Amino acid sequence: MERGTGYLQIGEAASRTSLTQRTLRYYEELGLFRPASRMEGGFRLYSPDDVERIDYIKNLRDVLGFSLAEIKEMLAAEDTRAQIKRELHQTGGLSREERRNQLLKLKEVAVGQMRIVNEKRARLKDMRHGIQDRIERIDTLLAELGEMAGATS
Amino acid sequence: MERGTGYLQIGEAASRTSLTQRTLRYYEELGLFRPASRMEGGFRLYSPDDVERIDYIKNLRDVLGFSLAEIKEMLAAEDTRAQIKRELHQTGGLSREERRNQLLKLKEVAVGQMRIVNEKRARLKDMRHGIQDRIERIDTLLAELGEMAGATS
DNA sequence: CATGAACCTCACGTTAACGTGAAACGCCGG
DNA sequence: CCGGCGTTTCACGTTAACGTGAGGTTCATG
Repeated sequence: MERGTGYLQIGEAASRTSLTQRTLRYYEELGLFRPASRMEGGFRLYSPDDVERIDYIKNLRDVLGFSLAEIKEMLAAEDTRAQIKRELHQTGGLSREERRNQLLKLKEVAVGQMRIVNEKRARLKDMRHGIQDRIERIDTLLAELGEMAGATS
Repeated sequence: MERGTGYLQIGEAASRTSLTQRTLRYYEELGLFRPASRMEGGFRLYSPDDVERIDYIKNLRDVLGFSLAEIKEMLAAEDTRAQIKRELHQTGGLSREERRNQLLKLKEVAVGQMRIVNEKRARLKDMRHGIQDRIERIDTLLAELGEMAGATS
């Protein structure tokens, strides 16, 4: 039984995300997420946040069609944002200029993603129509076939 | 200059579809479309319909994320529908039962595509929100940075 | 403490989807 | 009729994204 912590071993994490264990290890190797924490003996443990991030990666891959390399860049940018947020009110670290530039770059990434999403939605809309038309044409043919019942023997 | 026919050689066809010549030949080799017609000396000629079909293939690949193998199956089913339509009122060929079964199978394919399209649209919608939130959070951080102007030197 | 299931790390294999020449041939303007 | 650019067919190369053992370790349970 699971402990109350909500942490998962790789087997459960894999089946929850519908990925394989190999894929999870591969993504970790590529640096798509910070190496999962480990148990005493070396077994990986995935936090709920880890699982959520993995789902996000899956979406970027399957829905938006990004390569893992592209995803890595985006996530790195995302992590930079979180980093900046944490450090925002501390002195030290980066200068305001540097922070601003990073944030602007980050916004570019997000806006780019939004653009891609919108394009994809538009093309999906077109395809919906095309498919709907095809279904109707098929139904028409089926109806015609039905009306022919008893005709040519 | 192009002849009035609207037929294109592979170079033009490639740039119109934003694919490479190699990719067009590869798709033909895989049987994604009927071998393009040829000029006397063997140069391929693409009709407007060919180009349209190639665009359709691109959409299935890029927007819906199907593999070329899956696309081939779908298109084969599509072609079957057209075939059935042409033969519908002729005697000979397939029996009503066979035609009906093919049409039903075909409809399944189309309905399956529709399902995928809808799923993808839903997930895109979710991502839109996520991205929008991120953009707003970035803007917030940018604003905070702005307000800090002059503070810590 | 034994045992079986789940996990670990290599490391090589596989597949799809093309890329990249090489060598030859076709097309067309001068 | 010739020069150059576009096109042809092999055929091997490449890359991303994993799959698939092998051989060993760890965890939980009786």
